[in-house]
Amino acid sequence: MLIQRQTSSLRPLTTAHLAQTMTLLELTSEELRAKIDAALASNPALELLEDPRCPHCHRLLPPRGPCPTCSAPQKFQNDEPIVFVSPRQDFLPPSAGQRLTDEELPSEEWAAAKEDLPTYVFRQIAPELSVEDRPLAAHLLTSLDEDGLLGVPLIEIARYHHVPLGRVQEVQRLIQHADPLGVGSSSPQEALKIQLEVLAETRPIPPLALTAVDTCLDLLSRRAYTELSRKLHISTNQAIKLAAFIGENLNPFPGRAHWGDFDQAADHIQTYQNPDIIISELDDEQDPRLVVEIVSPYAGSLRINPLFRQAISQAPSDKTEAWQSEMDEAVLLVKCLQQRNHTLVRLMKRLVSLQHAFILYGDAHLIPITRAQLSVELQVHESTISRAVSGKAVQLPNRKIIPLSKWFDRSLNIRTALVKIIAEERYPLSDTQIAERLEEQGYIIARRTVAKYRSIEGILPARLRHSTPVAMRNE
DNA sequence: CTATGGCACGGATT
DNA sequence: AATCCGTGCCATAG
Repeated sequence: MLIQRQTSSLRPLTTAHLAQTMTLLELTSEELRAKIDAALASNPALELLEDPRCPHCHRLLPPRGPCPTCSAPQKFQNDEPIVFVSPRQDFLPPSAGQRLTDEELPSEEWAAAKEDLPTYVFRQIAPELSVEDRPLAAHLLTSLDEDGLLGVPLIEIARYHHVPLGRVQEVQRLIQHADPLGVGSSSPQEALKIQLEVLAETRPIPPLALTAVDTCLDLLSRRAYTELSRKLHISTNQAIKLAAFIGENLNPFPGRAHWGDFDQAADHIQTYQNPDIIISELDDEQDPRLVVEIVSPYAGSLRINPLFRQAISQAPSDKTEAWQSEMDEAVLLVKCLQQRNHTLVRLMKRLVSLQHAFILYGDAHLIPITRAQLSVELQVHESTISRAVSGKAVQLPNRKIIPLSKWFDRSLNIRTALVKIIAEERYPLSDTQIAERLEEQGYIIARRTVAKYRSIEGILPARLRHSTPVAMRNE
């Protein structure tokens, strides 16, 4: 209804309007910024009124974080997440005409840190960095090689900045736990160990994996399985499986692949994605609430230049046609933008309250939902949801950045339940037995599917899962 | 004979 | 219309 009224006001453009709304919807914040920048540059009818104030309550916004006034609990109904379009700039790369307002960061360091990977990591850890540690982080991050490993010794950095080694190590640790897991490590081993550590928190890992990467990395990379098995006192078969697990789940060169995974090289540039949506916890006394920010590429309001609007009536007759079309285009863009924001807000509001548990407590609590279901609830076309979801990245309160599409993973919750069962098993359970256990928990899936999930999670079949903490055979 | 992985089919999803 | 996912059937390994 609202949509119709809007479209009817600009008669001949209805279809164009819809088409553009859709294309805007599937753009990420970054792409949107590029689009708006281009429009601003080429279309004199558009004007950006920069305004560091909250678009809702018009109070001045803090440099980062939600609007303090709008997030005041009483303004929102209970247990609804707070969702709004945020003009936060710190997650977007600087673009023409707009400067990052981050004064704390030494400018040369920032200039050097402009590469994709370093910036990407820096954004993640920035909130946890103290101001004094920022130069350290910048130094570390700019010293990464193309594999995402640290090329220079920590000691050197410590000396350069005249700080104790421990400080540098702390910062390094922070970096290593940022998104390309293990990035900023001094060696492949170190990167692998970090990845294992983190992996171990969520799923069972083969007992010898740690020892293997620690001491036998050369064997692993040479695929010298027999030698490996001898060194670890396990069968060759197990060695092969172990190597497979490591190969599938770990990456000694964190800089290379990202969530886009195996397809490296190709789109190296786009692989590091900034969040389009940021979810944080309003760590507020009695009423913890989720705050959802939809990152907007501009601060202030994009609008029709009033001067242009006036000028159009007195346009020279040969130009009037052209001006009018520019005008229409500008109006269209603005409307579409509002439409996009509106849709996104509605979508996220619903989605966040639905997946509340998932956001806070992890994969196991993901409620399987399809885009189609959501589309009927929100009364929009399925493809609208699809477009809105595709390509977007969300930052969760735990600072992990995940693709929004993960929220629609039909089997994730079952898979984590499965992982848990296996982690807690007293003896290796066969797939059939696992299926039964899952059924007890209310997950009814076929035995065959258990096998599939297992392999997705990189878990060995029962026979090869013999707990081998103590190997008896010796050389 | 049991446990698993491969292939392929149908239905849902995008 | 193209793709993904769960599942059944069958071959194979142990």
